[in-house]
Amino acid sequence: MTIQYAILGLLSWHPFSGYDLKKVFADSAALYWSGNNNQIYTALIQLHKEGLVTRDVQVQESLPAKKIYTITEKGRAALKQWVLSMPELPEFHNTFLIQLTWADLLDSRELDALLASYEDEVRVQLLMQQEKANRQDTSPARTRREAYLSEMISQNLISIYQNELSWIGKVRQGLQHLEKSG
Amino acid sequence: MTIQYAILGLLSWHPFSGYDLKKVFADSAALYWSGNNNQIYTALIQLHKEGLVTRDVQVQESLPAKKIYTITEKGRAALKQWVLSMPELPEFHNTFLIQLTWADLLDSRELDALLASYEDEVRVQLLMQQEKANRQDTSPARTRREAYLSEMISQNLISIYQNELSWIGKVRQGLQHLEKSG
DNA sequence: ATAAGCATGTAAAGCGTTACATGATTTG
DNA sequence: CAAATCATGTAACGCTTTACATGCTTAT
Repeated sequence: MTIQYAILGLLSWHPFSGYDLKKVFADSAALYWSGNNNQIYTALIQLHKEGLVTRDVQVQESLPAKKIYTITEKGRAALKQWVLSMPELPEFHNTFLIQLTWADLLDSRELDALLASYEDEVRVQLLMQQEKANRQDTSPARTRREAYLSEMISQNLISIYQNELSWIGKVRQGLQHLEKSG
Repeated sequence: MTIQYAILGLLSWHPFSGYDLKKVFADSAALYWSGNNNQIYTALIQLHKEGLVTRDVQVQESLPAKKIYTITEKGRAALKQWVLSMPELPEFHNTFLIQLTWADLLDSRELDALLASYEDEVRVQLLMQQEKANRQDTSPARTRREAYLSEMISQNLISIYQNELSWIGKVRQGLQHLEKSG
């Protein structure tokens, strides 16, 4: 449950309510969790129990009380320790590659249609990611280095999608060549 | 639970026991499940219940009975239908990017060490993948097209790791430049 | 002797998503 | 009038991993 550290990180920028955290998760691709109620609210309760955040309840008229969470010094220390910890390996789950493994069951028209629809999906994803990168994101970027890292992080996903598109192009071209010659 | 289709695909090559399927999952990166007992054996029972595979029990002396599963015509039809179905989007889960998001907490030596250890991990992964691609893999490749697809599938993961390495290189270089100029 | 390989299965726990539950206010 | 926004929380379900359970044989 690394999501706790992601939440701790967001709280290191400024205090958040659970509801606002949900929105951050919803439109971030790097923060790959769905950001559903169950995850966010239980994680916040857990962080509070561990003393890594404090909770400030703002009672509102005609709306449920808003609970604002603020990171503690202990929380900042835990965050830094986690950031320093050994990186995990990235996980690439691509069900399409598994489909392709048995795509020899298809005729050439079906196969090319399959590749084309995957290409479309990836292209949409790339455009969304590029658009998001153009809009200023939620991060503060007080230092030049922080701004640079933020830029490189969104570049990472973009380059993965571009790599994927160029791979698809190669595959489709190769298949057409096989068709003609074979 | 797409793992059922992956198993069905493997069985379309030739019959397998659960134990042998486990080994296939264990050394395949594209088949991204761990391939633990629970998944494999319950999936096989489920596939059998649905009539997509038949089971042949080979009693052995002084070893547990080996159960060999063979795909049925119904199973082949289900597999083809799945291969034709709309591709899912790939999922990239990279916890390291989340670490980097708050890496401005680190001094430049700590940050470069973090990047260096991630680079090492990715490089090892790439080498393993390249080595695996050189060894003949478990797939049969009866047609030229099947061989080509198989080649491109292992190329996909390799290109992702290469893309990742070139990204890390760019990040580290950019940070060194910031150090000198800033 | 100890570990690894052969071979199957179940149980428990963790993590994640969807759906349920409530209820006022604002926007289309 | 319906849908979205604000705001929190719980319940149920499903997938995945780890651990438990058994037990013989072969290699180090």
